[in-house]
Amino acid sequence: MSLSSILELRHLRTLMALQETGSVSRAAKRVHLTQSALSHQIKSLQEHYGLSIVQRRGQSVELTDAGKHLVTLAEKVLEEIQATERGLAKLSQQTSGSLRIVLECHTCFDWLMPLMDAFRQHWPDVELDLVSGFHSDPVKLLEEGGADVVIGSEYKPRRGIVHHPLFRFEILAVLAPEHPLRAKRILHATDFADVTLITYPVPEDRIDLILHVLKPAGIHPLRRTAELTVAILQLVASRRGVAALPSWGIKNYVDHDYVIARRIGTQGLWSDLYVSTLKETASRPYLRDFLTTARNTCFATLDGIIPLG
Amino acid sequence: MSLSSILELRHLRTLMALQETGSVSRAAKRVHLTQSALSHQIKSLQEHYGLSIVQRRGQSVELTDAGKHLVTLAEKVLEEIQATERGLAKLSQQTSGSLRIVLECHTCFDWLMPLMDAFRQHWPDVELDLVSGFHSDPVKLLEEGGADVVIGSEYKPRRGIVHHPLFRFEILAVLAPEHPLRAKRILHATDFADVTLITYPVPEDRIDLILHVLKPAGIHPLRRTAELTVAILQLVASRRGVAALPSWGIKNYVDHDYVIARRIGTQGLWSDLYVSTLKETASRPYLRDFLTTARNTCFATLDGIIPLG
DNA sequence: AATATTAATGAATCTAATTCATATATATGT
DNA sequence: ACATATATATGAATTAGATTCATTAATATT
Repeated sequence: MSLSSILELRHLRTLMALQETGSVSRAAKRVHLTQSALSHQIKSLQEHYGLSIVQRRGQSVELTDAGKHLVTLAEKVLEEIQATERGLAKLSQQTSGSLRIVLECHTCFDWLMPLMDAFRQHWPDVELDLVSGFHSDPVKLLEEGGADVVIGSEYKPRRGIVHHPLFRFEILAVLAPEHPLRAKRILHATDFADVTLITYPVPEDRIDLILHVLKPAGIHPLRRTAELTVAILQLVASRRGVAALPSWGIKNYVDHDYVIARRIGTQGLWSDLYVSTLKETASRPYLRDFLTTARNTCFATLDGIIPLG
Repeated sequence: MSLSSILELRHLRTLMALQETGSVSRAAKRVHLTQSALSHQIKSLQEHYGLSIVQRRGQSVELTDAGKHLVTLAEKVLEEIQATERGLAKLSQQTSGSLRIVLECHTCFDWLMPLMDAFRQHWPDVELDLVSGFHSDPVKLLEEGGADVVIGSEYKPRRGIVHHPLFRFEILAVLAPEHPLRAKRILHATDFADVTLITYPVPEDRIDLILHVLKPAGIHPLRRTAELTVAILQLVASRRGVAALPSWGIKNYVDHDYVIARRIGTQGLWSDLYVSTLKETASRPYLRDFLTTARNTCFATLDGIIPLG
């Protein structure tokens, strides 16, 4: 236990990630460090305060009372810092501009709406909009000046474009509780041969299940579309077909036994989400704030998502 | 301007020191770093936010609006951290004990009283006391178990004792505004030959002016004592003699032209203040808290004091 | 003008945070 | 129960980046 405090913001960021992920390795990804680095950080904090901060609970790890105190501190402090940094952005006059968002992933409306509300409060002078309609090459819209931000899963390096990684998530098959396939723990391409696939109204090459699982296996199920996630789930529940949706998008419905979810393929079907912008847009303070807030709310709200390098 | 925040607590501590001292070099001493280190810190912050944080004002330096924002943040955040660390100390049960203070420096009552009030609030279970009376060897009291803390200016290394440096301050001669010596900018030993010296009621070897200036010059002025700083200043103002007191102890009276102050010797007469404890006491959380709070309040409240290595 | 004090800056150094490599502990599957 | 996979812990090696050193530039003092 040394005399002057060794605590730094890095520790607070780590502690928050630890609470959100419940695991040292996942937290490490979240803050872009190795598991070892976090273990060392935790150890040094524990030695400094003469208290244990985490408690091993079998496979994973849990915060002690002391750890919770520090997390409470972290939440307060990091929030205050963000607010101050917004204030600094105001001072540097880089406080206005436009943020027109193209959303490739329909389910993302779930978390984007509250985020946009919060953002509007913090940056009243930024023109915030959702660009509606379907776009075959949304990133092109950035170059053409038709949009400022694309939230999508395509990650092609392009000159002048920056892809900010958001998170990785699993896409699960969604079935009615009484569906014949309920018996299987894991579904494979062949299981989809005789079902109707319920999707958002987008082309086939935008649907990961079709693109990466069914098409390679030569399987082409019937398709039926719906605009909203709830609508899709209603169709699934009333046995009109099966769907493939992000695990976090269906969690509530699964928890209430409205539908059931199954893994697709032994490894599962995963998808990555990026926020793409023009290089010049990336340096604007409000874009930086949008990104960190997006990451924070996603990791705090959505279950089962994984940080992305 | 990089994407993720580089801000760390070290920057906030620096910014606070900068505001309190109004100079990079003094702030550097305050946080135990070099002037160069702080210059680099400031530079990197400025580059990160694309804003200037300090503004050179001739010899010294002044915070910009942006800097003030960050200082406001710093005050809040560092206070919250201290509070959390007190909470952690509670958890580790190291929250009770005794803190009996021996005060070698009479003027220190000025800042010690409010400090003790604050401390009592934070550590209700610590028995807080002032050990009264004169003690020829106060540090011995620590070893004998008669006290826990000595606030004094003696710095003899002793086995089992830790001297925590507090600050360095200047001792000024205090005169009535009409005193004949007012004409001199700087007073020397000989100037004290024909005056009455007004001091606290302590032995000669506890009075820096006598010990380091007058005695070596073979000058032994008349002496008259008073218990309280105000009483001494009253005697000085009513021309019963001159006194030698810490610059911060007389600031208010000088500012209101109640008395005038003069430097003693070309270099000035300086004294160092230490908080001495037993080694084992030093590791107690409440002692650490007492120390940092003492430093903070002193540097925030008292003018003209200098950090000590 | 000369001297002293303070801040800024590039290069060198050095501290300490991170990674690497590995061991240990816990869980999962057959 | 044993092998396998997954997590965390830890000592040593590495590395990033913070600090110092040495110097220059700027401002103030005599």
